[in-house]
Amino acid sequence: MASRKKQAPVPASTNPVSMADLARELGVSMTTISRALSDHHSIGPAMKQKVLKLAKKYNYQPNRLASALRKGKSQLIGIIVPYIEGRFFPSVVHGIETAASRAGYNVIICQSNEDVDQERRNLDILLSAQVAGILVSMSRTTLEADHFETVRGRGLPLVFFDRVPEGDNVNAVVLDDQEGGYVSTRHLLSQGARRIAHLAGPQHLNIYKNRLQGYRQALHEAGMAPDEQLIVHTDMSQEQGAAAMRQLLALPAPPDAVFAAGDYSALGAMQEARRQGRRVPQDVSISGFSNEAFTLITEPTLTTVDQRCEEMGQAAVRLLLDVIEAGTAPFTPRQVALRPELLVRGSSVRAAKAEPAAAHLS
Amino acid sequence: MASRKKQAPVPASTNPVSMADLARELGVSMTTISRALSDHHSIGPAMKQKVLKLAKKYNYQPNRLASALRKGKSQLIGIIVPYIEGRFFPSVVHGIETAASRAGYNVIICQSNEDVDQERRNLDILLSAQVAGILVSMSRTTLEADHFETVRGRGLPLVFFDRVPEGDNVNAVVLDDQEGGYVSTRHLLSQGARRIAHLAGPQHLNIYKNRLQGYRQALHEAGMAPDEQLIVHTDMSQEQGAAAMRQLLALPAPPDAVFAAGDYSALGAMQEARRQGRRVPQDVSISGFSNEAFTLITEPTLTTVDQRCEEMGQAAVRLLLDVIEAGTAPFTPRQVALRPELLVRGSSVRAAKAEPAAAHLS
DNA sequence: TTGTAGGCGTTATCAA
DNA sequence: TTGATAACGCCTACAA
Repeated sequence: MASRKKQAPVPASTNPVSMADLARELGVSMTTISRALSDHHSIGPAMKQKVLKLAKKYNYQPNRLASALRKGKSQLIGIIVPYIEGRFFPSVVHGIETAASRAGYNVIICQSNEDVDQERRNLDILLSAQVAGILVSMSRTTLEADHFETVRGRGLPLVFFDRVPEGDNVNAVVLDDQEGGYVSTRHLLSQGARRIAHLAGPQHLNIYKNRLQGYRQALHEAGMAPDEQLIVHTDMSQEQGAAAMRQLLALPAPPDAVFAAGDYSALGAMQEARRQGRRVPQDVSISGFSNEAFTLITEPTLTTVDQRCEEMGQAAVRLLLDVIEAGTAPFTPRQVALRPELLVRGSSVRAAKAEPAAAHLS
Repeated sequence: MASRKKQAPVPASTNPVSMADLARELGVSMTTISRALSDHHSIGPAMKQKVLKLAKKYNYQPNRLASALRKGKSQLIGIIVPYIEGRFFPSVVHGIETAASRAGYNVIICQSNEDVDQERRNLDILLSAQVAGILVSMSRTTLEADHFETVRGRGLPLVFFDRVPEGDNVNAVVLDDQEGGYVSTRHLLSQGARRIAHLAGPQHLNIYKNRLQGYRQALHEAGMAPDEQLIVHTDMSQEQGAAAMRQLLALPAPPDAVFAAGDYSALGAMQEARRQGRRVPQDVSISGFSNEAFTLITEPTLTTVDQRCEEMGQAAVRLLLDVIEAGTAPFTPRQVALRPELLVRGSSVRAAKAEPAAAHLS
């Protein structure tokens, strides 16, 4: 549409200049060039300057393929995630890319689309690409972790994050979900709640099991017997959150607080509570999990738990680099559990500092 | 914590097996191996089967580094984005990765962090990595596109998306923002609105300029003179959206609809309107832009424009592959404009089919 | 149908 | 301090 500027007549495909070209031009050997460029010790400062100047002049770019082939190791880190969408994985990937590039690595990313076979193929591809290490968050359909053994067999550094296999013989970075459930519940207690319900997630997934566990632990420590009626299992959707709330409010003794294992179910619950004329947080306090973007714009804003996505990515890279640097030296698999951060917002803070309320304990 | 399963005593770093290994074992030449594996025509079916069987047995993985080095082209596509967060870029990357891997390519991803220098370094890295092509969404601080000339100079396929340089001598995929502004405004008109305000974004960014342009076009076609008082410039934040709404409602003749150039400012406007006792959409209709996740959970849900993130990624890959396949043949730069999708929701639909309202035209 | 040999660009080893 | 040379693993004329 706009002005046709001076357009190159033909995209005169310039060949990249190689070390051999520089060597020829300077009348020295390739070895010298290589040494100058890689800042080797046995090289004269004068020679080095000459080489660097010429390299700059011709805008020399090292061929990383050749280098990696020769050295047997690339500067690439492979990532396998179920998908790149929503809030969680993109943020983790963001953290990974940032930490990796700071350390001089680049990142090649694959999606498994929650499919084990795709995950297997991704592994093969990354092995073929001679990556220096692999970061994986397993697909939902990955029941056995045997395909990761071939990676191990190659002696290739491997670190799992978030969706990790059980056991302590793998490197893994996870969020401490139990702690998340624990601090959330303790917070609700501190606000004066005495009948705290829990909207649980699918219990075959560790994260939800652990959040429930933390909830139980907090109640136990507070000397409260858990009321199984107050634990409702959902698929974590907004709809089922609302349904669960309906069910809870219909109880003879309805809860005065709800800890949901996810933000969407928390949202559904909050909307349902208000629909039924309950005030949030005065009549019923609510807290969620994941720090979804929308939790800041609900009215009231939603108390939630931040999952430290970026930190998880960075921690995974750090661990991977440790393994890489260990080289062939024996490395004992390490597990890292990140401490979640409770974000206290409007949906759970009752006006009066609620300590005295402990009097009317159930 | 859990059971210590049978743990490999030493991670016996198995060397990857090469074509030479297979050749030795079978007593044939590497050429034969290569041909068998790459399904070359001049190879006996018996031989081929033998080779494939052995390859499977040893779990042979081709070394893509070596292959790429030899062929001068890798199966990698480089992406440079300002960052991997929020809704937009992750979705585009998702689309890119999906389309690329379907075509047998893998994706190496870099963030410029909105910094030209970082963008330059990223370009160098991707060139070094001998990628087959590059997809870029420019950083905010990229005022001149001269550093992309070196990529062109190398004859390396290059496609811009979303944040693209001006002019028609680059390959580019963008959303048709003007169309988005146009259909949004037409929709509000069709609902009976007669004084439509616009919350504009920073006008030095093309996307916002074009959305405003679409708004003007729709009004013009409807035979309405634009009222400059109804065009408020904001930084697209929720806060400024609310402030703008306050200002608009204080006018002698306040608007009966608002088209915001972004969802956050739309949200701010909607909240402010309700705070002042205006009903949405009856008293004032509202529509936003970007289809942020939260637009589905506001009350009422927010009418908005979807930016076709994934399609953008796929279109960018398709265009890139076209350029790659053209090889050295001359390729005329191509620009693709994706048609946005208006998502009509509660914030803009007035109960009665509003055509008759045209009577009380201002 | 199969084999031989050279080279892609870099780095490591050895000798000068 | 520098240079010659041989790999790294794969591909592809060309020859048999």
